[in-house]
Amino acid sequence: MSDPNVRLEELVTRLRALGHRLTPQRMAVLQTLALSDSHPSVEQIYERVKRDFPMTSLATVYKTVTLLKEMGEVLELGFSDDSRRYDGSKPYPHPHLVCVRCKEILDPDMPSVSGLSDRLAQTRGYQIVGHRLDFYGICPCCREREA
Amino acid sequence: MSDPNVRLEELVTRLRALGHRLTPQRMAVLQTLALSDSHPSVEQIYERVKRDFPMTSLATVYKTVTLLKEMGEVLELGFSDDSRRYDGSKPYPHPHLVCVRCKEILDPDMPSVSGLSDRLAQTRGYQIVGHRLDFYGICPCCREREA
DNA sequence: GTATCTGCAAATGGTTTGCACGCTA
DNA sequence: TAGCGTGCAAACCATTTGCAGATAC
Repeated sequence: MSDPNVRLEELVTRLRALGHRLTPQRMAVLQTLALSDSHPSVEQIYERVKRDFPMTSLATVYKTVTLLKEMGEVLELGFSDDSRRYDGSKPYPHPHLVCVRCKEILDPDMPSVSGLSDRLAQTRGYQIVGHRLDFYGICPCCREREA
Repeated sequence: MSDPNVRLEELVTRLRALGHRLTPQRMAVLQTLALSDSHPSVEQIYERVKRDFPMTSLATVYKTVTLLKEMGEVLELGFSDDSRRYDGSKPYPHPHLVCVRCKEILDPDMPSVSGLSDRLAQTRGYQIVGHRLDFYGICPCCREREA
């Protein structure tokens, strides 16, 4: 994992490079995304941002997250139950380990599957642009609670 | 790929085994799910079903798909753009190859990742209950069209 | 015969949008 | 000062739900 503060600087620089303005609300969203390792939801980002800027609106959080998503600086993880979580630290495809009970999301160390991507490109003629690998399970904490 | 008609029989049997009634509308949904290899959306299932039963409602299709999902007989694939596709042929985790242009979904032959599941169970203490592996790309057809 | 299923229409709820005002650069 | 960004509230829209009538078994 790279330094979260370095990542924050990077996000600020790239926003500015594209001519976007850096408002306090945006800065707070960037901080939450860059400094959190917990793959927050929009609602969670909103709650965190409101601590510093109580009059921030949910719509603004949505707009900022959407902007970052379009810039490719945030990875969106949509799930079957309609929930969406965001990763601003590593905005490129990587495996996730999801607890189906408490919804915690971890980034496990794991061999990459990019070799499989290459194989698909060859055998199917697809130009691969991304992938997603999720493991769903019950975390030790929830297993104990249920025992 | 197993025989779609065998799969259809299987679905019918399992529905009945749980005491559910087999209405014409349900039968048409089962057929669409079992006999299609194209991972249809609810809307697509609805269009197909209406050919045989024009007065079928969208709500009924939703209810039947939800029932099958709860029975574990249909795999739901939700995507970031809010679209959802369903697989009634192989309702267990398996890799998908998705064209980001035309939304076609294929089941590529591919080594399984269950070995990685086992490893996560050991290293992280998770009880793994499922996984998802998707590759996103541009299919040969769409690549040619764009060239 | 009766409990389940269907169709309709209304409700739901996360996300998006339109607009007038405010603030960054 | 020129626009971009914000906050508010309304709009959106796929999906779910409630209910009265229809139907599988």
